Amino acid sequence: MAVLTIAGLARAGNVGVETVRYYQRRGLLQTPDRPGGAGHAGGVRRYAEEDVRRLRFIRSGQAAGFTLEQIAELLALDATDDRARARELAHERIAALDLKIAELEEARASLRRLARECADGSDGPCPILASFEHS
Amino acid sequence: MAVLTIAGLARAGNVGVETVRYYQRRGLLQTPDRPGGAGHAGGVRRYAEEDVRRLRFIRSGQAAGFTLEQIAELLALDATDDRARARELAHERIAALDLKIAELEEARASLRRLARECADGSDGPCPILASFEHS
DNA sequence: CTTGACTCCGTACCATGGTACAGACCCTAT
DNA sequence: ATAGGGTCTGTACCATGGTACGGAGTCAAG
Repeated sequence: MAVLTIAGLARAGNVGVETVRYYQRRGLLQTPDRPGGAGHAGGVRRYAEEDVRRLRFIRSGQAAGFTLEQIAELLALDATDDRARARELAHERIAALDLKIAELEEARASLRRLARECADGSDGPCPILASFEHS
Repeated sequence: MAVLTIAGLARAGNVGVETVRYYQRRGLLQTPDRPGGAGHAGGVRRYAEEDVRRLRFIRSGQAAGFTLEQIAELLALDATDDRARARELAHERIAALDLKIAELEEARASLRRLARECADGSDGPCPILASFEHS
């Protein structure tokens, strides 16, 4: 079950150690107790698969355009089983993604036009400013 | 030829006045001279179509994922006619857009899966955490 | 039983892209 | 000529998502 130190967790999630700590501060990841009996100064915290899953979920959520705050809500929701709210967040984000994807595809088309019209051998101006002028 | 005040320019570009000033500070937009003869304290700056075009270009560039710094370079390039560099920037950005679009489409698929599996009447857990677990 | 790597904790700093004043000034309509 | 809006300048502040440190503690290998 792979018991990791913070560096191992960070590696598994493909982030830096400081980023893991940041997510802990933000409440997105738990901060496990330090081991060692009472009164003892305590050793090093250990992390398990569950933490790796949560960390990867955070990264996926970011890729989907959720803010860390929204991701925190999703993680909380995962425990409470509020299906309506979960679907609401999902649908909102899907709509936003549809918009964003369309926007990026438009931008890509503009850039392709720019690259073509600005080819090395072509004459006339290289229409950088003009290349986006239809959107 | 539509001579605008800064508020008119901002409106035409669908941004706030403070944003226009910010772009001026960053060197993305020029700051025209204040009118009025020498020695005179000067009136209000005026903006023309050209400025509207530049402002709109900045917004399009941002939509395409360029940073303001890169947009500044593109605007500078527009004057220097360095076609090779312009194409290089365009191709870089197209590649980045391809990646980003694919990523967003994947995220959208995950969210659709989440929304479906988390439908109101369905039984079993609402797999928020699991919904991204394949990417 | 020391050395070197890693952890812990707090706090400070960073980049990006704005946004918000305050206190002058200016311009136009009444 | 005066009131109201918009402008100008400088400087300060903001949100987001990290990144960097210093100084102390801990741990495993040689």
